[in-house]
Amino acid sequence: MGIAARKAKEKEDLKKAILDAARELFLEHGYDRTSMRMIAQRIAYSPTTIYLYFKDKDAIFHALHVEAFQLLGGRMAPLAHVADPMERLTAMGKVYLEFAEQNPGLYDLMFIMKAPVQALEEKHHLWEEGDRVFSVLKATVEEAMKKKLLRKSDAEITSFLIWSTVHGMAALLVRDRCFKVIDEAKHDTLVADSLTIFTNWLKALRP
Amino acid sequence: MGIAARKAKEKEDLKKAILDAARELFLEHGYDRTSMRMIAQRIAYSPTTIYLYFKDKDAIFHALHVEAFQLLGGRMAPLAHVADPMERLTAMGKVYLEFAEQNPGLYDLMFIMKAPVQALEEKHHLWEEGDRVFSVLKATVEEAMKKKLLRKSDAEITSFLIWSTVHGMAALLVRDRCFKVIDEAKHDTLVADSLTIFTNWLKALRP
DNA sequence: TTGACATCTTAACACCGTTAACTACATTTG
DNA sequence: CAAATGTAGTTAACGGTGTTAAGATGTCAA
Repeated sequence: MGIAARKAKEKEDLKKAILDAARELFLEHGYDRTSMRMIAQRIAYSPTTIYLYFKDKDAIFHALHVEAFQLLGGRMAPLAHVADPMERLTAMGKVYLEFAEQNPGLYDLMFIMKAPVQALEEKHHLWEEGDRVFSVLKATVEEAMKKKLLRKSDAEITSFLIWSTVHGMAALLVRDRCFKVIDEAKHDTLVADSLTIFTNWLKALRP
Repeated sequence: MGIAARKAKEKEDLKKAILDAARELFLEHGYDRTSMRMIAQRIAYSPTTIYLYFKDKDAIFHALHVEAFQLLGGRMAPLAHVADPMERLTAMGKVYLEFAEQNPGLYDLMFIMKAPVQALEEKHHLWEEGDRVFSVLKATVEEAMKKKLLRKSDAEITSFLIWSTVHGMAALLVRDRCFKVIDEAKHDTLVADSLTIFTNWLKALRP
């Protein structure tokens, strides 16, 4: 079974090479300016070969989107050890926003662009990657409410509200809407300072 | 001067017709699937004629983006008469989110898409439309803080935080990220309920 | 040895945004 | 009045795009 295994590995390698090329081009030039032909040229294959490994362009970006979620997941994982749910929540916010600031392209792919979620639109109208992250948030919020560290309300809606707040910052940043209206002297610390105010609010609301 | 005036009006009319066609096509099919050729066909002119009225495709969408800001501005204007700055703030949030829910395409154009802000990228790195809306928010926040109706902090950063929160909700909605992780029974009232929780928080934080 | 299969390529289709060159027509100027 | 200028719109083309159909090439099993 050695030969078959080697062939399977070669297939897997090429698939990975396609994703590597696509990722590099995307992070440098963005989605629109990354063409199938450019990806093909970078891996020295014909453009149509890519279609033997991915259904279409959106499928490639969905794969990158899954990859990006694994990266974020890896940064979130250590926070599971933070005992206090309220501290864990603020730490999650910090990690989330640092990820967005350090990887604006990937953040775009995960939470803003339509292409990656349109790829699975037809299959199941389920967004597994996002669901997993949101579940962790929701569990933390529930725990914090149960321990009376956070103002009680519907946990799911409250989680959505918290997610919206950090996503809002990240999205305004990534899509270039905030440095155009905010005093330049504050740019460097804007996101961190906003998050600090927000977490202070949450703590001050302790019932 | 009658003839010149008529000609000027005709030019203005054609410009408007281009924008009308572009708006309709955009709201139905989105930015990518709205081509210059489609716009041209709808107004029964040659595609290249459009370039006599707009520099390029992005310029058209920047014009639509300005238009959209005027629409939102029109809905915000009546709120200037609300005396209590805290009430005004919550009313602004409500109007903002209702606008986003009722006009997801326009909201996208205003606060998410890159094309319209890239259009003026070169000119001045100034975003007049966004700046105006943000200034109103900031003034309200300042007033609320001054009257001790809102927890004191840096007004600009706090304004950014509040904007981020409502923008986050709108963006997750418009880019189809929230109904995929939220219980279906809550879809209808999710945004309104989140906003209610948020405004309750703000009020509870009164110093 | 032959047929089947997997893998990859070439050629093509139907689009895209955008520019250059050209045609009418109106207006102003000599 | 004729010629020059300017205006408004066109056709044709360039160099790209995602994607598909058909063909080539080599590897394996019968």
